[in-house]
Amino acid sequence: MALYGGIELPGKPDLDNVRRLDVLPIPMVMDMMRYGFAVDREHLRRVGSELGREMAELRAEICSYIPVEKLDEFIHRSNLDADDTYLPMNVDSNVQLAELLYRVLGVGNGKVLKRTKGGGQVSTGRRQLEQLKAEHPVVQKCLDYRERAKLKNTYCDALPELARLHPRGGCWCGLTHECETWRVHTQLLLTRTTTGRPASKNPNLQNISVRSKWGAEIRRGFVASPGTVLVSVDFAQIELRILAMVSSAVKLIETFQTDGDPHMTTAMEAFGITDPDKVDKIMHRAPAKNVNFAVVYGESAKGLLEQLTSDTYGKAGLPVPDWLTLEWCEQFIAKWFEIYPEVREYIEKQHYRARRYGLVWDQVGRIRRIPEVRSVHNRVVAAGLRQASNMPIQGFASELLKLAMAEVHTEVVRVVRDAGVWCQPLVPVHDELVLEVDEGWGETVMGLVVGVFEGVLRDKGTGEEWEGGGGVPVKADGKVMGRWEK
DNA sequence: TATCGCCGCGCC
DNA sequence: AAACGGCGCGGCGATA
Repeated sequence: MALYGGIELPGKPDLDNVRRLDVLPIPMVMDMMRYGFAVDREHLRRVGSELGREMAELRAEICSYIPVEKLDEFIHRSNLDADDTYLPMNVDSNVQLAELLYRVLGVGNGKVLKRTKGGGQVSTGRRQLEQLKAEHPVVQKCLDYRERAKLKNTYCDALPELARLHPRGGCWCGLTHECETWRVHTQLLLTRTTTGRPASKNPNLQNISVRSKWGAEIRRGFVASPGTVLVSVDFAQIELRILAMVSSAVKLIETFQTDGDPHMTTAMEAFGITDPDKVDKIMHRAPAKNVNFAVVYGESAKGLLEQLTSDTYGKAGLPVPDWLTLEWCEQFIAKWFEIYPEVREYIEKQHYRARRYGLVWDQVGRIRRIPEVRSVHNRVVAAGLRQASNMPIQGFASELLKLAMAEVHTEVVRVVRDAGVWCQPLVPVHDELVLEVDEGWGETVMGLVVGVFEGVLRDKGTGEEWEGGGGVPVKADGKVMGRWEK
């Protein structure tokens, strides 16, 4: 069946479709790189100085936990902090932090401490610290410091250096602007990843913070140019929808066909709840949502346990429920596969392909070689098999965004520009597209882009939905805003 | 001083 | 032994 741009679905693992999909988004991608994303340097400067104040406080507090008699073991390092005040240790050094926590303060005594992958040092990662924060008040300080340091270093200090001034009357990118704005010009890479996703660098605009309070504040530093608004459109639950398509999981398809919430469905099925009002967000929906996402990646019970304790409960500042054990996670995952048994068949099919052919492919025929399956190390084989089941999902999702980008470029951006309206795509974020649009046209363009996204699997000739989709509708959400926020 | 591997972590 | 897929980036510490 012919789809937009001559893409045929499902594609065989030859390269015709793939070549098209590597090429189709190029006009839009060039536009994005050339035009850049406006940043509010004053906003980032203000956030940065606040973060800097909090960091200095946290640094001092952390150092104050060094016992007096141990001070000389640290002080010889002559660590100098940003304010030219001497501190006994460098809190940014994981080596020194591990020494303080585990050797000097004895945090985690008697526990088997996780070690890092490469060098085998005792880990000071967030996952580890979350487990230990009840033992000593310094641990939470370290977590708070880390969050602030990451944001300040990356976005308040480094990123503005990448922003270039675009003065009135023209600039190096060849475009004229009506007023002075600072813009960052990301580089988008279309052939970098093994799954088909575009990658972004210098700066990476695909991992701008948003979740935490401070993270959201950072993202607000990305703004629409004067006289314009930001339009953001994203596919709703696209990877789960694709999982439903490729596995034909009945319960999953049913949920999407009735416009239901898949996390809610999983929760109700797994816990045997019939009344939606009885689904508790923390106790039922959170673990259900976690498994819904993680099963695509091949997550283990141990992984689920860590995810839930560290992120869902730990990072959210919620108490970890006592029923949350490794056994509980094992049973929950088992229950998940009872609800969606077709998914197990899908996973096994990808494993078979990886072992039989040494490669897997997604619905457009993009291939990923999985040489790991020939390894003599079970760990390596297992990692390869996880990649094998994940790639067709992540890959196909990325193809849909690229297809949508191409159509937005020709059917929306060009058309709207021809009508004399400012319309500039800024960045793709895996399942989302951000554009800058004349402020009077935000809602209109948003609607058009949502339409393109939702019709991405529709044959442009006949209007028929792709039969390989198993009746799963593609849905998209749109937003109009003055600053980039969730 | 420049470079590299490691660690940790932001996003989807 | 490891246990979650795909990325890029900043700081540290070792090395050249």
